[in-house]
Amino acid sequence: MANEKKLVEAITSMEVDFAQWYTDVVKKAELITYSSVKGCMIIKPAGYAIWELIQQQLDQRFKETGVENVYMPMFIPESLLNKEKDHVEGFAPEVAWVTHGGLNPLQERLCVRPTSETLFCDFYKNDIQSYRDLPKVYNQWCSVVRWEKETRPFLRSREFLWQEGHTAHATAEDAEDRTIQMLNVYADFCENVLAIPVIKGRKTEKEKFAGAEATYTIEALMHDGKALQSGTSHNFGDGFAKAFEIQFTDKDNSLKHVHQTSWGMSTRIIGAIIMVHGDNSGLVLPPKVAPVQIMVIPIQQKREGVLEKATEVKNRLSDFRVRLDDSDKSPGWKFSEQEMRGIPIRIELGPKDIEAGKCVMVRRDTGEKLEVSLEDVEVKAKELLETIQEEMLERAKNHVATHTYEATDFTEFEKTLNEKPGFIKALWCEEQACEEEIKEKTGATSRCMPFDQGKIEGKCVCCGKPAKKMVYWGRAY
RNA sequence: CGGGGUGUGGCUCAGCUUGGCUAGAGCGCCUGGUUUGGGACCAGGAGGUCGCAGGUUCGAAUCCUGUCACCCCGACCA
Repeated sequence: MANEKKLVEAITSMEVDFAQWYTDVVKKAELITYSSVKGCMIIKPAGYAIWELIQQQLDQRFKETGVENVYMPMFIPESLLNKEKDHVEGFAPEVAWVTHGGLNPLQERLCVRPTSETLFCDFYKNDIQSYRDLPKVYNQWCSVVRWEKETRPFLRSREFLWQEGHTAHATAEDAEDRTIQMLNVYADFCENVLAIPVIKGRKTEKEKFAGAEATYTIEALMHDGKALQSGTSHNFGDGFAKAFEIQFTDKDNSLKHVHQTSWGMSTRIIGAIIMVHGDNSGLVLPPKVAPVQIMVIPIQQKREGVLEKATEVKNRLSDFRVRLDDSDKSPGWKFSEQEMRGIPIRIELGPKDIEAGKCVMVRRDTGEKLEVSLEDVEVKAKELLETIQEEMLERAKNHVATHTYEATDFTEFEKTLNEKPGFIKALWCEEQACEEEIKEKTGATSRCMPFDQGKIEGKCVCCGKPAKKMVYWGRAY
């Protein structure tokens, strides 16, 4: 019991040490455990089930836009990786290499994919001949490997799960449209499924993807005021097509290069769910991605009729992801456990309730307790899950709104950043030198140039020259 | 890759400064019983070559060297 109390105390220290709170929640909610390979994590059932719900709902949204799923090999020959200059420079420092097949050295070493642009390009090169073959709108669900030095569960691991979409189009306009379309899919998914509001915008030249013409991003704000890049969508123009010679014959009988895009979202988003919604008692899951939405907890379960009634309630809620905790643990233990795991609703049912023909429904997000007639449990549970989903988004939106600041000069910028962690909206001259100076002096990076730029009237927050862009800045994960 | 910290049964840790009996505690686990509205209790039981490799010593969890892993803070990335 002593150590359980200690853990609860550790979690209570959320405000004191957010990083420690995060790792405590991840472990205590049994989302992952560490493996014997540095930086690689074992995703346990409670964690993987969240990912499966993310996959299902994201995949459905993809398919509504015409996406088809494929699977590419996990190995990339070195010569293939090297074909696009910017791309290889961006990824080379962190790729893992396979040098042997069995006991024999390979003639050409193979890299374990850090991302699959080059594989898709090599494939498209032969698969696309005519404008009739376009567009190609493919996606794959897989894991990729990046040999990171510092790692954290979900936020940065050496192997992580994600999806990567790779498309090829006949025109630059089609590619740009697809890039923006997928960014919107991500933003919609984050808000309506994960209850995480995001800022949509474009990355600066400095922050964009290696090999991309333009990178668009959705940026979310964590509880501690740090930003998290939560999904990206890249427009490659015809850069990769030229490097890989992906050409097609157009309607006018001329040979043209395709225009490509790629877009991805990873298990990192689970880190965002934890850091946006979690509280002192642990994880708080939005109902739409909660592997268990309702936990029925019987009180005095050995009393005649209690378990039967609890089972009956559970069965009546079979439209939802519902479980009955009939273990031998005490009710208090079960309550804490349910809270730690972020289960949105718990239903308490004991002899007193049964006698009165009711049960107690408790919201994980607010702790609010409601007495509900047993006849109404299905209707009330449905309503309550919807309410929780909506109000979690509202609270998160409110957090972003109250943690987004503006700064017009450097002193104000620095002061705000240090005193009030969050997004800072500030004007910028579009010179990389200023962006670098800000990063060097404050640790803040440009998160994105939001689509909604408003009127640009004023001076660069760094150098004071006339500004060209409005930028969201912040410290980031 | 720099700075700091930690490695002792499944988990959290004590012991290390000043080397010395059979390496401890709580939790968890197993058996039986009593309990149950915010992390219940009693009785009995199983479980550890002290991260790994060298070295010093009559003797190392403890001292020295190396190495690996994990955590935190910075620089790079999803």
